[in-house]
Amino acid sequence: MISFDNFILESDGPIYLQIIRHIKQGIAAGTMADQEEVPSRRVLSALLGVNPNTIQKAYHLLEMEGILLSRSGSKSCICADPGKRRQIRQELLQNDTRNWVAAMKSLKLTREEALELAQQIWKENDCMDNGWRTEHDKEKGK
Amino acid sequence: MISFDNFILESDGPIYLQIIRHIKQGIAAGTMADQEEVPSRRVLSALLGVNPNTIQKAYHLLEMEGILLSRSGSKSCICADPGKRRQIRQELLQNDTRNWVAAMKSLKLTREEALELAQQIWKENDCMDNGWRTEHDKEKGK
Amino acid sequence: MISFDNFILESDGPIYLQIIRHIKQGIAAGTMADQEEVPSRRVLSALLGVNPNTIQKAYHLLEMEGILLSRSGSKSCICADPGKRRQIRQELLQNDTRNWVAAMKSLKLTREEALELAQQIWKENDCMDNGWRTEHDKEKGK
Amino acid sequence: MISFDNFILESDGPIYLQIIRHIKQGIAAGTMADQEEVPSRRVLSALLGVNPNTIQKAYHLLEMEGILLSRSGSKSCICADPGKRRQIRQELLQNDTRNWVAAMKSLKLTREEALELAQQIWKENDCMDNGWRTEHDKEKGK
DNA sequence: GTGGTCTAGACCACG
DNA sequence: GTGGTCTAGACCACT
Repeated sequence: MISFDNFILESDGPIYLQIIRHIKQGIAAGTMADQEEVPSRRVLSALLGVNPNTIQKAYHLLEMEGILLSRSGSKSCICADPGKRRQIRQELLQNDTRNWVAAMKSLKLTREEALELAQQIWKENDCMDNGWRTEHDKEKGK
Repeated sequence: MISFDNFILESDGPIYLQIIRHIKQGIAAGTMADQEEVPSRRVLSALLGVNPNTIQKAYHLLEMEGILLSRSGSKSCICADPGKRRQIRQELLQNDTRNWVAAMKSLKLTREEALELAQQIWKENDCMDNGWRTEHDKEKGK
Repeated sequence: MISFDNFILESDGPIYLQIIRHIKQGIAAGTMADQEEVPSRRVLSALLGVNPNTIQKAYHLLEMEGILLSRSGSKSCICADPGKRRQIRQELLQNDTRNWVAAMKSLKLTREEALELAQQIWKENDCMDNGWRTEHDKEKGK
Repeated sequence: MISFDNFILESDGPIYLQIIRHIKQGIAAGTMADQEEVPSRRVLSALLGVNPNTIQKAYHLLEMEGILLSRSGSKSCICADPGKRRQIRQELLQNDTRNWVAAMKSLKLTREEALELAQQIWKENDCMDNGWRTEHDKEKGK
């Protein structure tokens, strides 16, 4: 089953778009396999603390894009062959990076400064991950 | 006077937030000097083709943050001492880069792959700028 | 046994109401006799291609109205004495005709125009029936 | 302005379909002129005691059918040239009458019986209208 | 239990 | 004030 463990609701955009984004990221990252089941509307809505209808909207749009397959009464499942998977991945990579580059340029950073900053943040992020994992392990070890 | 030339309305977020973002970017980039006047509500609304109320909302929020100073009867102006300017810049840089790093990591890219991709997009973006500028110059040259 | 041959699922209303309507029409038209057995839940669900629960719901409501009698272990059967039969018939006739008259009046038709239109449609419908029956007979004749 | 005075919410179908039906009837009957304004979402929702969103849905579907024209910030208005008006009228007349004829036939009425019944109900309905009008006139006369 | 739809209320951008 | 969208809760048909 697909994991929504490290999914946290942000406050800036519509919730259903955040859900779509998370699923697309999962597909692009290989975390979500083809033909894999997704949580039902009710389960996911309870998990995220939002309305079932919001999940419904996200799933419906994914179905429109041909990424999800829903049959009434049965569980819905991911529907992403390797080709579509690659396409989604490229789309996400390009968009995010383009936006970041545009932002950095509008702040008048040189390419070197921007890459330097990115490296620094990347390391911080690594530490945070390790920190969390360590914390988490300690807790589990109890 | 502050420039809104290369400001283009995106479709994804609220317009007043896009305007706030643009002004903050201008301050952080040094394009907008301290005590510099901003366009009046009416002028800017005409320039961007949006409703005066939307501009009003953006300016009001900037005022709340202490970034804009409105004196009744007079023009509003930027109110950003070097300290605040640096703070805004850091805030924008950190946020954007953190988001990008998080996105790249969630797509399972290594640091090297991500930086490589960023460089590539950066170059593409350079070309586009040059292309556009050239086109633009030609047109102005007419 | 009661016939569901010329019963076709419409898309506009709840299915269980369509089933109730069909049975009431059968009773009112004299097609379904008193004490006649109705198809079991399983058989009818298979026949109509709908869920047994939906049939169950329709039968249950008919039971509430005293039109159907279910004895556990035995088959359910119609329970409509001549009085009830007349009542159902009147109810259906009145409702449908009242609705039609109201619709025609709201479209500003005179009584003559409405009756004329009704005659015309009636004839068309006759032709269709004959056409279908002929087709059907041919097919059965094979 | 279009009138919703004699519009009463029925309980059987979706509300938004009832609203669509009422507006189409108005157009077909000539009660609602071309380019005439319809009540705003808020006004009509308050009038009918339903949610603005329900009205929104009805209006949106009418817009999809090309019957309504909505401009943001401005009032919406009917958009029905004589051709479309006739088409809507035919559609309503045919559908309603076909349904009624089918219902009468399924109840085993002959054409003569059905038309006789229709005439009778029509007269009752006339009386009711007159009765109501009389009541109403009395009240206004006070 | 599943997916799908209808209604409800709040918010946003706009004239 | 206008129209448009997002989220919320309840109901229906179905496995």
